[in-house]
Amino acid sequence: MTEKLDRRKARTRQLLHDALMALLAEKNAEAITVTDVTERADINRGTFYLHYRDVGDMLQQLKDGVYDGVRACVERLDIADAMRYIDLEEPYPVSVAIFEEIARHGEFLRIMLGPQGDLSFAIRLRELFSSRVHAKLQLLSPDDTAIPTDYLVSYIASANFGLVLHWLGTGRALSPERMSRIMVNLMNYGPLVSSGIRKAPGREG
Amino acid sequence: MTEKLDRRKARTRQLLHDALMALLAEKNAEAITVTDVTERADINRGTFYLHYRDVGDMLQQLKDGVYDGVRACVERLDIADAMRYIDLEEPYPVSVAIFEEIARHGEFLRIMLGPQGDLSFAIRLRELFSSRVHAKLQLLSPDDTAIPTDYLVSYIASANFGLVLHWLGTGRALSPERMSRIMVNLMNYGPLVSSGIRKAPGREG
DNA sequence: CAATATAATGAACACCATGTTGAATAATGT
DNA sequence: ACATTATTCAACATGGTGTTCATTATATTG
Repeated sequence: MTEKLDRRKARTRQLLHDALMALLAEKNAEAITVTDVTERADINRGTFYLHYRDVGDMLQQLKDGVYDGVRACVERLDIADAMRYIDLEEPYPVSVAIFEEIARHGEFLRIMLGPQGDLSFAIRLRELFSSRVHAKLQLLSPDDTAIPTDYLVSYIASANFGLVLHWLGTGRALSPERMSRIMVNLMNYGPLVSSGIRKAPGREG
Repeated sequence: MTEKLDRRKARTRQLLHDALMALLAEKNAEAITVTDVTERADINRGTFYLHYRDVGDMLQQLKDGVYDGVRACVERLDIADAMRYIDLEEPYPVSVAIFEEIARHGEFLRIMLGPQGDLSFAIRLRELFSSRVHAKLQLLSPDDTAIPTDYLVSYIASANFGLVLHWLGTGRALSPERMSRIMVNLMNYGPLVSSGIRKAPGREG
């Protein structure tokens, strides 16, 4: 299936990959040159072009790989399912799996979604959440609400994406299970009630 | 105070500014060269360097200007104030003013916060919201909540920033007043209740 | 208006990363 | 051991960079 695995090719790709990752941690992606990568990897500059068109192309392949992994998890999300876990002990398994997948590529995502990162990639991931939220929301949402559905979707997607960004930015200190619970809770009660600033009208204080 | 206003300098700056804005609408900011800008502006390439160090420097000055304008508005935000407008007819004036300020730089912000845009600028703006939310939240929030304050702040800041992004991305079709009401409503009741998917426990359906 | 100061121009320059080529060398799979 | 394929090395033209300097054009000031 993956057809070719010449040791030399694999080695070169790995060296280039490691070099790029190291450089990404140091400087802006747009500022990284082919020369930078090949010098760092101790690979002939011409060899680079036997594998990738340019640095942007190489980075794109990395991004695509990570994106596909996350997408496979996010596609299992279901708001109605998530709501059933609101006051349960155990966290919503699908969102736990998403956080675990994100953690697998934690370092790469931290960089690509940080200040030195790539806005188009961030938007693409955010859109992934959005489209999933949108698909499931349509089935549930009445149309007579004061809030247009597209804004609602943006709100939910951005808010949860924001949780992910903060998680990545703080070294993923909390467990995927904990993150999952926070997410479901905020989704249901809203930020003010969840934080205890405002009491939920029907619950005991 | 602003010391210098030689007509020639102002004219050159304006031409370069217009050229850069036009190019930003066409291609990735990182791909815009000094030659691009000066050719578009019909200005000698050398002249560019009498005003800016490079394209990044020029763009930075534009970003700083817009940022400062938004910051001046955001600094007036107060969550406790906003909560008082939850079920009122009129929108919260401070957030209306923020949307109006954003609209003033709408085209620039739409580009800089879109796929061709600048993630570090987006993060900087998001941080602006965050710091404001954080400052006001500390005064209100009990510490015994299940949700760490920093995640709560990220959630709120990202969610509202997401509303702004969607507003910019859809041609700012809704009025600042309408946006303000949507924002306050979502903040208070959370996405599910605000959308009517879940009933607020204490309110009439 | 005239005198002085300041800006913009055009041309030239060395510099550096690019992307490509072709011949030589090395490592690999079988 | 052999044919295949990957990597290396040197060289090349290209194009944007950042700087300089003499020249020209345009403002500001008295």
